[in-house]
Amino acid sequence: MAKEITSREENYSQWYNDIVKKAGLADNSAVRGCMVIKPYGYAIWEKMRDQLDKMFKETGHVNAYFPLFVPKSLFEAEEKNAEGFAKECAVVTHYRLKNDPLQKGILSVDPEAKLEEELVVRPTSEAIIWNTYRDWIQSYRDLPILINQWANVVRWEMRTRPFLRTAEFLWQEGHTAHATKEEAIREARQMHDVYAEFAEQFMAMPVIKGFKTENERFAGADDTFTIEALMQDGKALQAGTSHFLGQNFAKAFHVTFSNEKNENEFVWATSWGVSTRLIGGLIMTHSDDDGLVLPPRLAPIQVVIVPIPRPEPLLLEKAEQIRKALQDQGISVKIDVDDTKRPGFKFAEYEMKGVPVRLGLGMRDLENNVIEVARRDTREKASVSLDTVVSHVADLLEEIQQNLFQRAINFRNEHMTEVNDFATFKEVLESKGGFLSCHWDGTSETEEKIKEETKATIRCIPIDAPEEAGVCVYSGRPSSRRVIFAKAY
RNA sequence: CGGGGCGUAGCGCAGUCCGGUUAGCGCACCUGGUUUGGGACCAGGGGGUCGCAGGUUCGAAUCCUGCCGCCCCGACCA
Repeated sequence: MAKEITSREENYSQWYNDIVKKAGLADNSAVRGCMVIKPYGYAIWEKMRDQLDKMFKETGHVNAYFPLFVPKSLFEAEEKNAEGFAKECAVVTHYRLKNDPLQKGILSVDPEAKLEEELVVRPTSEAIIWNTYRDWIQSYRDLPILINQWANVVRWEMRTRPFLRTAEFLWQEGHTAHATKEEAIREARQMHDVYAEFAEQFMAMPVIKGFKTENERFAGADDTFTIEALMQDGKALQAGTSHFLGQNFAKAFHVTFSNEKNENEFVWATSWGVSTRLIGGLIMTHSDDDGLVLPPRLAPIQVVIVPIPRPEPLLLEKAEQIRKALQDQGISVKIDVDDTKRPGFKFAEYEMKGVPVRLGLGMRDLENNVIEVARRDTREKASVSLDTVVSHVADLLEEIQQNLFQRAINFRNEHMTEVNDFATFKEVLESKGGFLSCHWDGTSETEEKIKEETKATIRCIPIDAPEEAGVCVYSGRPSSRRVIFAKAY
């Protein structure tokens, strides 16, 4: 069998790139740092989007759309946020091209068409949204505002990687406005929970829920809640964040409301987002050296039926029966009717693309009233009676979903190490990586020093971390709970 | 943005050091035939701004200059 994917052991980065390419998820584009998301990759994103959108609606949110461009003066209004993003903003300065007077067929920027005020291409939309909310909010009766938008954003990254970090990416950003601090905090935590549930139940990707230290917090937030996942190379991936923004944006954009006592108060805010980065996390959580492995709940094709050795009427007729029956159970099925490729080739292709279940149907099977059922996660094959195949496959998809999740949990647990001294810290980080659970003295200085010396950062302070007396792994000063360190993407 | 590597057909590469027929090979593609339960075989065929732009030369994929892009490592990054 021709191996087309670099093994993880040989070169993890190359393995990742190979999967993206060979599974048909994305291509590089003519634009530096920007990728083309291909139909199969986009189909995964659509599945994620549809499910998240449903969960957002169930928690009372509605969708809207705000502009791509943010006038610079608005962008800089909330100082910390503007500062945080300043170094990676694309800026529009002109609005017209003209024919170059010297070179035929060449367009150049028309110096006459310089914008009075530059437009920042949104790296996130707090500024434009809060500037709008000012007009929408007068009274406590106008609150809460629970809006989400599906959009693209641009962050001019120095070094990009498909899905994990691209100059332009797709995401959703929720922006909510509340009358009280308590309600806003509840909202931020609720969406944090939604993200964790989505990651675990749909992506089968276990996450640690926690909050960020001041250093790692979103610029402009009072508190950032995060879900942190662990990739197969032992590095952590921040998979989603939900921010309690306090009154920072309300103050910057003068958004106030009259409360029931007719007193003016600043509005409380949250924002929360997940992006196409999740696809990178999905890849690095489950896939293997034979290609992509997808959890059934997010697989664009859940079941593929391959007629063996070739699509013949009798086989296709039976396949179509099975497809209909599975479809009635809400399962997406593709019948491969391509007669220019042989079964072995197709098997390898669908394994590359991570299709969870493959059904192989030949004349011999038909005679014996059976069908071959192959599962992608364990590579096991079984012969199953045609009478029971539909319920068998439905159960199997669920089993695969659970197995992938359990496997990922096991991996995560094996790579969660409690460490109590700095020598061990460094040694564990180098030898097996993963999450290091340690005491930390709570100071930025210690956090910075550990980062300088080891490249590891505090991924989060787990929400459920128990109170436990101890001493800081670096400084030896007292600490009351453990935090999670790791090298991160 | 720094160090290293690479850019020749859709993909993977040889040719570049040392300039010289019509630029090759494997896979893929097209046609015909034989095959067919894990990436089939035979025969024939099509497909190239040699990353881009200048320069040197009788002659450039090959030498020189500049630029662009991609990959790996680092710095940077909520």
